Amino acid sequence: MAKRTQYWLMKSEPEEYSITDLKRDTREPWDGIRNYQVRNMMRDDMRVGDRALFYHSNAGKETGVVGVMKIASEAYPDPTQFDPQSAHPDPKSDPENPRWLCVDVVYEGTLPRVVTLQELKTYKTLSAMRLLQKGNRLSIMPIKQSEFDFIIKQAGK
DNA sequence: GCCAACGTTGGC
DNA sequence: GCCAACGTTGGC
Repeated sequence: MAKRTQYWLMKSEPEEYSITDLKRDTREPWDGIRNYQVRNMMRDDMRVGDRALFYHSNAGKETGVVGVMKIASEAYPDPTQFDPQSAHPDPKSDPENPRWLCVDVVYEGTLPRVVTLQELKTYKTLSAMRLLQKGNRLSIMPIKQSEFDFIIKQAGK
């Protein structure tokens, strides 16, 4: 288990939930995760105080990194898995032993501009990022502090 | 809207 | 344990 601050990139489709929504809500459960790999990372590796880039996926030309947030809770059972009205109910999840977890995130800031996926691809510094690897489908992934810092720095240019 | 790349499910 | 069928993600 890591002790020092870790850095993440977290995807959301802006039509579902955008950085503007998080700015308004300030704090929000990052729910709806239905991927075991991602769940395990939230459970085993994420810690309160970790920082994350907010990434808009499936947003056409606006696809890219748009903001910064902080992890504000340990992983806990995602209530939406038991809600038939939610986008991703899971009837097979046992309330006694919930299958899916979420964490709370807190808004930190919106970048002065979108650092687009197209742009991210042009930086050699970032070429090892999982985000840029072909076939990557994780909606949350760890990134290096240097990558986190680099992207924020580019946003200011 | 298309489709490539993956993940999951379930029959055997 | 294999693998075909199916579902989802997400870039384009």
